[in-house]
Amino acid sequence: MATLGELERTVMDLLWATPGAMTANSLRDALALVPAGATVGKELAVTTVLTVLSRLEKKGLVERERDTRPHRYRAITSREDHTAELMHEVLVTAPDREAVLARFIGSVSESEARALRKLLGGS
Amino acid sequence: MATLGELERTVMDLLWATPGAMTANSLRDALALVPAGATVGKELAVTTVLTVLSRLEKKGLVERERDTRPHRYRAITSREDHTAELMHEVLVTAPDREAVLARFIGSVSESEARALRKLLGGS
DNA sequence: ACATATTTCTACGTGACGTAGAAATCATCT
DNA sequence: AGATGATTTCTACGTCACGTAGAAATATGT
Repeated sequence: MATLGELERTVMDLLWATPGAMTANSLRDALALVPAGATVGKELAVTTVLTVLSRLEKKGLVERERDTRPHRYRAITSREDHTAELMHEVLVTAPDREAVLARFIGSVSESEARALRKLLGGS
Repeated sequence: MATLGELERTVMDLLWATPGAMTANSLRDALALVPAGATVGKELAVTTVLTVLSRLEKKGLVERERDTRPHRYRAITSREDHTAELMHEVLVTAPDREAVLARFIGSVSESEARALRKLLGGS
């Protein structure tokens, strides 16, 4: 299971929130502006960002364009796909998946339950 | 998020699979018999098991009876509850939960989808 | 009170992650 | 082509979680 650290997570959040790709430098700048509550917010060295990006690449979450010179990085999957994938990974760790789903359903909001009904369609 | 290590996870699996409570010694014995594929399978020191149990207690996954002498340990929540809780924790990390659920639905098996429809009922 | 069982304290090795300097590589300008 | 600055890779260190367990403290039985 690809568990992310604090900074790795913040970087992914920025990449997911960005339509195109980003360079390490633009990421460094964006990281410095991360709103309160985060441990980041300070000026990191670019090499730090690059190290994290390499690790995210190794984890299969990020890809980079190696041909352009300041390499440009982008998230491989959307945040939604990634989250759904993680949820599924968690689900299959239990032998009785249906029992898990039963509990899970009880934890979602009414509007989400409504959305689920729609998604599951009739029949 | 309560992320578990290899041994912690194995201990929880044993506790979840056991109706009553277990002592550190019975757990040590059970751990020695864990089937192939696991890194365990060997004879651990009881203190090792006790350390892990303490950590699991601190994480809120396990409780112990301190009055009986060989303390007896039991899982606080069922495996299903725990798993569902984790799934929910993952879900709420994304801003657009409904989009995540849409992807998630696409990843479950047909029988699970059927079960979900039933659980969500009409209305 | 003494021997034994049980629990708590303390500690070390390993690996992940945040962090970044040093070294290597690449792009450019004269 | 050589110097200069930007970019990337290599190497490294501190910290923390976890697996692991001995030493020390505590409780139990006779």
